[in-house]
Amino acid sequence: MDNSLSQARQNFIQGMSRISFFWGFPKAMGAIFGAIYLSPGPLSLDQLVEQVSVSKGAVSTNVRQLERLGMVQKHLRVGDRKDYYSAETDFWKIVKGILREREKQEFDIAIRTVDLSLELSQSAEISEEELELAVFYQDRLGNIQRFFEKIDNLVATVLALDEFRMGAVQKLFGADQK
Amino acid sequence: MDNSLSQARQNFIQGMSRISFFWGFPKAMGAIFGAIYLSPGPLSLDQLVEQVSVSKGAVSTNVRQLERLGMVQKHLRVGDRKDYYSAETDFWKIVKGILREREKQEFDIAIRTVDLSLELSQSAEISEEELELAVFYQDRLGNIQRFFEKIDNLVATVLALDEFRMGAVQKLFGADQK
DNA sequence: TATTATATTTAGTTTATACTAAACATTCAC
DNA sequence: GTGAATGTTTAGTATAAACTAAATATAATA
Repeated sequence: MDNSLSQARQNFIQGMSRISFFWGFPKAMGAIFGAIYLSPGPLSLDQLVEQVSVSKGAVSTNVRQLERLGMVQKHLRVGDRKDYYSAETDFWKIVKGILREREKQEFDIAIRTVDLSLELSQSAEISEEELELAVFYQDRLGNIQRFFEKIDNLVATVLALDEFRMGAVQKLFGADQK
Repeated sequence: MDNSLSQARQNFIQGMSRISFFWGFPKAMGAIFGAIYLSPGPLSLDQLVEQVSVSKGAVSTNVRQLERLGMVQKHLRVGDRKDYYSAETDFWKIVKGILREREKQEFDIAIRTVDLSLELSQSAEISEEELELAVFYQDRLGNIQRFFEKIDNLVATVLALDEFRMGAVQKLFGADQK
């Protein structure tokens, strides 16, 4: 079938592929989420293989990753050995999940790296003639350190926001005007 | 030389490499920015080749990309054919530059894709028995459309913020507490 | 226990991307 | 104009990531 609904679905799946890739995830992962998101009922692994034409192995690993990020939920049915997957529809929740799972960790590494460099540039063993350079390093590294801390704080704040306050923030940004 | 200042620099450059890669840019690009950022004076292309041990061609293209994103500035000196590069130190400005240059464009594509799928699922040619599915699609696609619009609005708002209001937003997020 | 249905893991392949080395282009000095 | 210094482009290479196909594991049922 290639009616307009099917076109709508295919176009959407392609779009999700692209977004997934842009954010550093496998393209197939986005496609799989797209398929699950546009399905009225939970989908089995084999149904996904069919819908996105990707091997079973790839669907298996990608769907697991999606579950880990809180983007899909696995459902087990009694008297049925298949796993079924349905999509999380609350995208703010998804964003939080990804921030928590991936970004936060990477930010922490970044912060620790800058901290270390800053410590090294404050070392007691710095010779007379390098002192000026050391002060310069401290200045620059302090500057980026403050920036990273602000980002980190921002992420932590978003993560801590509940649904209610999330709405308030959106309003503040003018996001609800449309 | 392998004193503590040199270690600080090497560690920082490595860290910037990693961050660059994480955000979907070449590793060398981050390394190059790191080297420029920790240099008291502007660096020439050849100096960069030496500092980050990457070929001239690669430095050339990466440094151009950095300039395009507003992360470094090119300086020309009279009576000197070399180009010299210095780093932008205002990271909020950099974030804005990247949002404008890369993210915004990608968001627009995402929005257009969802719009198209939504239109297709509202097509007049949808048969009786597919109507229920069409309504479902419209619901789901409408949901993600609203989300994307909010994100888009948020990005647009950040881009429009001047330094003064940027400070206010940071304060709001508790970012200035540390 | 054997069989079947399913999911996961593994070994190998494909593909995309960023890199290197070298050719080329440009600009300046003489 | 020729030669030297610099930056850019290109052709080819290396590498990492994600995919496929197939083997393996797991669980359920008869």
